[in-house]
Amino acid sequence: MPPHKPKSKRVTLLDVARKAGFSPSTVSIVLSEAPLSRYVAAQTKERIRKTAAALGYRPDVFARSLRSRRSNTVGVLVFDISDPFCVFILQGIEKTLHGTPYLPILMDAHNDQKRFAGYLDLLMERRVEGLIVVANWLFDEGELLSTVKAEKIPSVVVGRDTSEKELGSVIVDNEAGGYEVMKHLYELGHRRIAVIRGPDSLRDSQRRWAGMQRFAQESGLELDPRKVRTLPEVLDPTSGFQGGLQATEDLLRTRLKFTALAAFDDLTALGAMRALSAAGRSVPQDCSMVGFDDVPMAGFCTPGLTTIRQPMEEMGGTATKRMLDALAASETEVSPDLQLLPPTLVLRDSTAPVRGKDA
Amino acid sequence: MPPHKPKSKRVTLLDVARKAGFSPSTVSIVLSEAPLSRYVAAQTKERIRKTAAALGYRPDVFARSLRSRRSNTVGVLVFDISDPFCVFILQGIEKTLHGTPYLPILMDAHNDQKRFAGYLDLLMERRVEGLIVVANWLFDEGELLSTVKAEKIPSVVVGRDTSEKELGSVIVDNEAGGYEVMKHLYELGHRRIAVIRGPDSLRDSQRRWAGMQRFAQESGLELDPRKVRTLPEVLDPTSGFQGGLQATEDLLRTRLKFTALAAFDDLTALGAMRALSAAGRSVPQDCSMVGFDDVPMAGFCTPGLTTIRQPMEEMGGTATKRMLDALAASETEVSPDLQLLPPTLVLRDSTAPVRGKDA
DNA sequence: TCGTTGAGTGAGAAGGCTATCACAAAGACC
DNA sequence: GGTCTTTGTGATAGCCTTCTCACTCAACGA
Repeated sequence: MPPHKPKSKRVTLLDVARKAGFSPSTVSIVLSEAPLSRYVAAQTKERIRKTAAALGYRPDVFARSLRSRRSNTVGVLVFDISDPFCVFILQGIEKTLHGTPYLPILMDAHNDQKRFAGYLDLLMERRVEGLIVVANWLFDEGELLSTVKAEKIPSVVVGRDTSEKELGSVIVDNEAGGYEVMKHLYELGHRRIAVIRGPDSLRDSQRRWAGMQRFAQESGLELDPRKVRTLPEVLDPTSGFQGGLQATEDLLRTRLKFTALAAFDDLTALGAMRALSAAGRSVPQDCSMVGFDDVPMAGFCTPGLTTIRQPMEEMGGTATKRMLDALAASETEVSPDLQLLPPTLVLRDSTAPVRGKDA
Repeated sequence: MPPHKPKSKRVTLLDVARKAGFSPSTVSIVLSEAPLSRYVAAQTKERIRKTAAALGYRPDVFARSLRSRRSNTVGVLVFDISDPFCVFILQGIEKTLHGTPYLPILMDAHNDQKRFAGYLDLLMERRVEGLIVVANWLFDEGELLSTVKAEKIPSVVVGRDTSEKELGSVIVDNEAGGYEVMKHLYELGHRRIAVIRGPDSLRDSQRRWAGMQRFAQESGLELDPRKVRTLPEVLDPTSGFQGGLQATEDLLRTRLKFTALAAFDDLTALGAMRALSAAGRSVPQDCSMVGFDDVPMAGFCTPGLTTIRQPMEEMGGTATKRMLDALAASETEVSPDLQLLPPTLVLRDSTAPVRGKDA
């Protein structure tokens, strides 16, 4: 090391100002591209930027935030990051935020109300300017979303219908998805279709079922209530699989015939497939299977699971855009509308035309 | 609203000081529990804390960070968050950080070197005090980790052996894992075992293979080189599945007999299972299958996949602890040791005793 | 009596940035 | 020639904390 002072202090804006021969004000205006920089001569800007680069100047985010009262961060509060469903939503958020001045601060509530509340608090303490909540169905949010609403910052929820709480939200069109499931199975010739619904209390579950019923009505298909099961209201992460497994075992025990099974979601479908396999029935030869969500697993299991794809990345992106818009308009909240995104049917190998005497 | 001034300014430390009748210095000392607070009279502390609570005082993180030169944040830089492998590591990190004054700032590089570099820069700009890199095998990190090393903050890598780069890292004991795979299959009576190795350039792959060979040598098992395949060096997220699928098709084409297959990781195993199924061979009746990692999918596919579990949450936790220790000792780096955590064999339904004439 | 020590508190100065206002010069307009 | 607007730059005042030093008072030993 040369006999420099070993202090190695950071370069400050003042250093740049001195070196470039302008005042700190001008330098600040130029480097932060404030509105006033319109008036700054082009060559001044040039010179300032060059010396800044030469000195390796990096603004101090804390000083900046302290003075400007803006954190340039948004909070992302996830119910449970281990839900594969969440990950793509996060990617959508991240991609949309990339390029904006906002940095996401991600917190995972681990399906725990207390933790959720604590992290919400923490994010507010860090002065996030906006908030995105990524919900999944396993989580009983209780009054938590009301506390979100109470914070006076633009907030939006992805993955759960929260219109009744006056919070903006973005979800898939579950009703359309349910309709598609039935339509697909019907078109393959299936008429004896079993259904495993989601927990009753869940809006998603109600809408999907409504879509299925609508198709049934329109097409004259009859959905035998004895072949409809409902997942219990448990809230542990693997409950979908377990629930699907047990519901299917239950269905098999009734000895009622069904040539296709529509599951609440992919995990439920995987549980159902396990049960069918244990009973010696193969998919899709003996029973077609449709899931919902299109989590990565759906593509990697054998047979590949035909399912209804939620446009997760797009959902995350859309929610983020709505929040950014509110932020840009310096509004204090996102409009409390429910936004529905269309699902798509993804064909894989778990569904096939009905055969045998049912054909 | 009562006719208050509508300014609704934040409560500052000064407000608390005035209300409590002490100087800002004293209030600061008490509320931030600085070393000097030892000397402050108990009842003074009490009084200050009470008025702070009464006023609803919350310290301004930016002012605090500006003055104290500490951000109370650590960066978490993930190669690809959609890798299911990462998620539990993240949970381990999060759990370990919870309760400390450090907030994680998570960034996802999307398997993109440029993005990685950009985010690293961003994190440094945000003045994170420590850094945890969560690696996966799909990512060619190039010189990136050297740039991490160049930042003078405690950094640690999870999921990749980086001891040669003089960076601390925490990984699973791949050699032991490979050994376990062979041992398990051997004990089930398998003697004709096919192997799908990971990409050659990958350390993990070399170690696992070394473990397998060691067991083979110790037990006298012969590993036929014609039944060993190597995944190509491709770097796209689903390459494991595709690679497993193709390697297995290739193996089947040779018509060489094998009663068990050891896959590089779970995704590879799932691809292999797809290929076996397409060829009319069922798992585990016709061929046992072992994966590596124990990603959630391994438990939900049918048959459930027997695999070697990486203690992912523990890996994240251990790495975080090492970083926290360095931080606590105000060191500028984590000791560049490679730390190996033991894997465990998870028994599911994809392996079974060998049968038929091979028994 | 004079330092000396320790407990307890306060004054004042940063820390690096930006917002606001003020100022200066130059052209435009009446 | 005076006023107004536009363009371009600088001075100053904080933003809210924490840190350093200094001060007071009491007790204590020499």
